[in-house]
Amino acid sequence: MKSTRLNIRQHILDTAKPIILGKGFVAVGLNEVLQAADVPKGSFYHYFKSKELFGEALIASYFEDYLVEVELLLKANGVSAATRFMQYWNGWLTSLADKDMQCQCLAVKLAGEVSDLSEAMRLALHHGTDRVIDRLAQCVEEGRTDGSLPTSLDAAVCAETLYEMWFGASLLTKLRRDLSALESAMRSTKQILGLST
Amino acid sequence: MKSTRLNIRQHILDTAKPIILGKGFVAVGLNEVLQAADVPKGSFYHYFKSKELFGEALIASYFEDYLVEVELLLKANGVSAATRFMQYWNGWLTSLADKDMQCQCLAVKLAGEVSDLSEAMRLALHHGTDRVIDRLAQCVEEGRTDGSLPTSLDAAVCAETLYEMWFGASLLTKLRRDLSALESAMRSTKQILGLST
DNA sequence: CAGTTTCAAGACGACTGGTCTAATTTGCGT
DNA sequence: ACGCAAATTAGACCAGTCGTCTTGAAACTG
Repeated sequence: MKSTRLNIRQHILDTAKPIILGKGFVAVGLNEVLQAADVPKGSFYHYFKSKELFGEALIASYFEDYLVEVELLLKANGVSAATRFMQYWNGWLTSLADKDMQCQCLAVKLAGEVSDLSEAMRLALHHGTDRVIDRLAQCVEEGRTDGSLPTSLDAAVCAETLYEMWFGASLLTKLRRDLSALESAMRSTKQILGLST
Repeated sequence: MKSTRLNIRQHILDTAKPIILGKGFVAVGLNEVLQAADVPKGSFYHYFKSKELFGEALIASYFEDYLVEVELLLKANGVSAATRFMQYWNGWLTSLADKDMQCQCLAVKLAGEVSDLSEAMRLALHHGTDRVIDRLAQCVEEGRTDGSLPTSLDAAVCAETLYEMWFGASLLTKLRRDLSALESAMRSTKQILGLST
């Protein structure tokens, strides 16, 4: 049945996500994922052509879900764009705080490891991060229009550099196992946006 | 001879650095490193207790060298602190541009992969990045004193967030294989520091 | 020069990796 | 109910992993 096939495929991806988020891509063997998903080893190549393309699908699937979440936080809803924009960063901070500094973002976890290893996975990460940044830039632009953010900002550059900053801060957080890096990022974010602390 | 022992040990580390910078830590086997270094497998465990402690030493050695370079760029030499500070970021940008977007920083490459894998390596990266950020903060403080940077800046937060931003930008650069992420970071850096473009 | 620590050398073990072929199961049309 | 084609699986496969161990050479020490 076609739906079963897709379900199992998605089930493998869903099971793999937290495992790979914890140990990385290379360090995790197919065995571990398939055992956790309760899918026999021989079946793997029925659903994915290779481990690499499996990784690509994992990243694509992750961003599909993530962009829905982002949309939920950023979409116009009567609240000022600046407030919605800050909800995004607040959510980023609290999500790490809640999960014991274990970042839930596959891009943060895998970018360094995978970008030189697999062109397919690199492009999936490239495309996904671009979409997130674009959505953020759109929100900044809305803020310039509704007056909640300074018009002196360049929406694209602002969104991109803030994303870079939080990306880097998340990695430092993994190194430090405390929130200090993210708290600095939060302070600078507000300052760049011209918002009161 | 003691010096030979240290030389070979260092030779292994020096040989391993570009290999691991390219493929990551887990994906590189000891064989590959030792073959490249022309050191027999059996000798390895004379110099390192395990692959993990070898990785720790690699990171420590990297930062030792890197901090010397940083000191060269940032140390007081008659030029304003702001200029020296910008030399650091310019150097970061051109170093990636020259090496075909292949970042030379072990922290950028390994932070995501290694932080959950090995406590020893995590701490080595933690300590190394802290030292870099501290040195940068010192330069910002000098800029506040010599008048080349706004006194409104908090030196520690400024240095930390800029480092985070460039850290993240370097990862995006690996994903994009172009300089756009770093160029955005450069624009925002100047803006944050209140410097003309 | 004797003796002992230091290092070189690589075979080896126990295991895991991703991949593939061959067999089994499933499901559908008739 | 039956046969055939498709979907699914079991398990072998070999290359490669880290780390150990034994043996030999070299070099420092007394």
